[in-house]
Amino acid sequence: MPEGHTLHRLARDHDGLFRGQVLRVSSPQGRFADGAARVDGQQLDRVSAYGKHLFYEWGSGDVIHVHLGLFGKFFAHPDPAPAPRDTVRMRLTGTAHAVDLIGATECTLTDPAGVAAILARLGPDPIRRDGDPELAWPKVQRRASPIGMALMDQSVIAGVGNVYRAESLFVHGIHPEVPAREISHDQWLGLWTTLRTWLRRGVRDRVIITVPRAELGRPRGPIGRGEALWVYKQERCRRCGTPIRRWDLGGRWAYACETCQPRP
DNA sequence: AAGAATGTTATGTA
DNA sequence: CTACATAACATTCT
Repeated sequence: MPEGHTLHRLARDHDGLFRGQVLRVSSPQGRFADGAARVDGQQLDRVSAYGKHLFYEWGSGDVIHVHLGLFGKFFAHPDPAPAPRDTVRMRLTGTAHAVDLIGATECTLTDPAGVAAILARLGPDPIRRDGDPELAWPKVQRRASPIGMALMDQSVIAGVGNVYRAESLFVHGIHPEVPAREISHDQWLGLWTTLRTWLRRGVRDRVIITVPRAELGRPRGPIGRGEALWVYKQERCRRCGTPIRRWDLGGRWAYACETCQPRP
């Protein structure tokens, strides 16, 4: 489910809801991260996101590292929260709200050194102010493998997932199989700028929208998940009508309009 | 009820 | 060291 904007959204929500509160952190059946009892009753100092990683920083100096993987989710409960279902990995209980974490691939106790180690293997994150496309550029330039793989490689650029990959390559007219090293510097900066804009907008909207409302013919009203995309999970290209090709690229589905994005 | 889904990592082979 | 394939793992929804 999550791409980078979702994690930044969650960090903002949870930081706002729980910052400075003394929390009860628990889970049924002892399924919670090893050593998590250490943060039970601690104050939550800060919640931050980098790429698709979430960090819950506690007054004790402990950090809980969360990665949602493909289908991790948080459920918010107003007070009084129901009993957690048995797949809940973590429940944050504040004064008036609780949130339950489900399905995460990673939910572990670490510390600032552990956080640094994780950040060290991530590329720049376009959402962040300090994100720098030039840090990623040498890696892109060196790769013979497809640009569609480089965009999903979190050590090249952090926060991009399958939807943003498909959509950003489409709007720049780049076929996903173009070797990364054949991307021009201008194209790279263009992709970066597009991704930065979309990811930041996604934090606000809580949904990925890549097709402008004018193009959609929907000047107002809410836009649902997957309703405003150019090629991802689409039958036909929204621009030219060509059937969208879908194929496996690095273990994930790639989507492209091979008229708008000519094959290399 | 099988299979898909807005991921990542470890491991094996070339 | 790079490239690529495969498997493992997390859970819910249709």
